[in-house]
Amino acid sequence: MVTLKQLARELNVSISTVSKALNDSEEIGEETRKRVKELAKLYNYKPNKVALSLKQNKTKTIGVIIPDILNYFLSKVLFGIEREANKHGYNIMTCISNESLEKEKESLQLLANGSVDGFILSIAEETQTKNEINHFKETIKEGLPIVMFDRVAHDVKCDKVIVDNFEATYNATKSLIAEGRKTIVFISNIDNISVGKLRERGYNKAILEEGLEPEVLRIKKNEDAQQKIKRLYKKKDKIIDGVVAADSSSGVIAINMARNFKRKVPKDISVVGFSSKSASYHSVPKLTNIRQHAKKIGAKAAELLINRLENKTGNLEEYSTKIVKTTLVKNKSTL
Amino acid sequence: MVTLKQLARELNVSISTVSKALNDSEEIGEETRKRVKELAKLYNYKPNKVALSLKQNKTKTIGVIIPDILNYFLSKVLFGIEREANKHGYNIMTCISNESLEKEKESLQLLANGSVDGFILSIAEETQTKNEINHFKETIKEGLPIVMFDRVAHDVKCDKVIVDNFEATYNATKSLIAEGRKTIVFISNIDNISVGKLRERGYNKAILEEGLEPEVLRIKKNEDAQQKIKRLYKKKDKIIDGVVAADSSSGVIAINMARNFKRKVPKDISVVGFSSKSASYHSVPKLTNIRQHAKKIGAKAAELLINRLENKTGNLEEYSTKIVKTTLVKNKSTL
DNA sequence: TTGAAAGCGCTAACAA
DNA sequence: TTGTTAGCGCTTTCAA
Repeated sequence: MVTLKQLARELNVSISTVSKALNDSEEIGEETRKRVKELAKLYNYKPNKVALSLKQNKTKTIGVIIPDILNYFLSKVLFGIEREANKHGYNIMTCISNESLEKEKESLQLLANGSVDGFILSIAEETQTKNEINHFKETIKEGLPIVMFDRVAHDVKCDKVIVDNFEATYNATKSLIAEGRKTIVFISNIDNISVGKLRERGYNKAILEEGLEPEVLRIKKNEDAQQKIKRLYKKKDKIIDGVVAADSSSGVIAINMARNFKRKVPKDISVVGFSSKSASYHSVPKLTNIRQHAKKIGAKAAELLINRLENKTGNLEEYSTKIVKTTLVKNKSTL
Repeated sequence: MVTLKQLARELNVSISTVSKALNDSEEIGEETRKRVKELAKLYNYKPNKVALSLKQNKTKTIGVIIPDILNYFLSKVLFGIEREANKHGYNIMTCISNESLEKEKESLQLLANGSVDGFILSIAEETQTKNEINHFKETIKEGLPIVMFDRVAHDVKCDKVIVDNFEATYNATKSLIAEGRKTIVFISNIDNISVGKLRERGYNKAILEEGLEPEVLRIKKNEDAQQKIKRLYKKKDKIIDGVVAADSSSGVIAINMARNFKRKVPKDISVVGFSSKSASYHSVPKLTNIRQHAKKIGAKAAELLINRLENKTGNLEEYSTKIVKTTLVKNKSTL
């Protein structure tokens, strides 16, 4: 990389002249400015980002800590963050906590050494089960703002972007009931994280309000989802006519598996799940899905953080929680 | 963040003493070393990464440019990169080119300002169709090494990690033929990128070798995959008994849609596709899939780059191309 | 054993 | 209009 020094030497002027010329300072004469710019272009000069960061004490970089990059929703949020950040001249450093508290702590520590100006993160599963929040508080105390999304810790003072999980499943369940469904099962492979719990509660409330009986099928990490859902359908004591899935794959599998039992979707059974557009194509008929607007969540999180970093927030002691509402997209897996 | 200067002042020693003490220099006396370290710990001192980068002229950061973060395979490669990079003390800055040449160029330019020590990337679709490679060459000329994976440009001199796409579909098609299948269709929604073309060629070779007739169904970005596959099955002139899918969703849809035509999988029709384990669960029966070992690809790419950055490569003028072999995982969508 | 000083690349206050 | 200088936080050479 060519530096100001090299340009200065070649032009027989001082370093600061070159710097000012390139920054279009009024101080520098027309002629010199032109000469400098030409040489800079010729050598494809780019100001050294590291030197700028050191000088200005900010990196224009956001640390993003994500629990699972293979989760479609989380990836899409990451996409939203990246786009919004770029728009404002920020880059992102991504760490994957892999649902581990230890890795989450490490990542936070590692990047809190001047590498980034702030963090956007969603909390790891282990962190949520152990209910650890000190590492977040420490980071904030060190002067690095955090924005949490989706899986948030309510006891940490920071900006947050969340989804209306409770309302989403409450409404979805209600809509199945409105179709005349009586035996509606809730299927979840995320019952150990905050988001999953909220979704279950929304379902429960809707079911109990109608005097129906709740039934929850929990699928663990290493279990075969197809087998578990198959067994659910096999039970003779009651015939399931509705499924609310807390995650994207359970809904898809529930539809595709129903046909093995000669149960027509949506004639005999309705299915609704949280999923992206593309995952909804994996079932025939396509899954009626609750869309979370992941990209928007990411963009909002980035916006909140950048506003704070650039002091565009009103009161710095005031933290906001933005709720991004889900949308129920009807496909052919419901009536 | 607390700095060496602050520690030095508080301890009434010089900055360099503090620096040396913290770096366990032999020069510094036992006593002083202990005092320094204690205070550093108390204040949770962390060396400023930006200052170190400037001083040492390396950032320990890798720029990763990925065409599409919502692609499961690419996300998984990213995961592999991140893990391997972390293991060696590197962080990653992620840019998403979104399949756009312009964005790819921008990202490369943007990070080639001292932000990163080198790049790992997979080429954007637009870049491949327009066959642009100058921006890569420029970057390399500026002293920033590149490692390409999956979608690579053969005319750029750099390390590469690729998949045996041709052999994978060739073998998969052969295995369907060995099952006795005669009317095997190749379905692809990625026929415009290098990888997709290679896969199609592998299929073609196997089909032609057996004197069968190739048939290719191409699905464009905005087309409804379910509709197109439905129409394929509807054609009366020939009854399809085998599907080789170039991507992960086409295979899943092909299985789930077959049942609409009362065609049993795998009795009447066999399906094989490129997919991850989790996507293979989206069809009943599960999709027999060609696994690409994405995480390994990412790890290998990171390893190649880091070796080069740290001069652990033998000859710096010598570039290697590593082929990561696919594995055919048999599930119940084939005999 | 400790400290002073230079320098990484840049900006900006101040001097000329 | 241009140049000198200091300083961002750190390491390292050289001097004390």
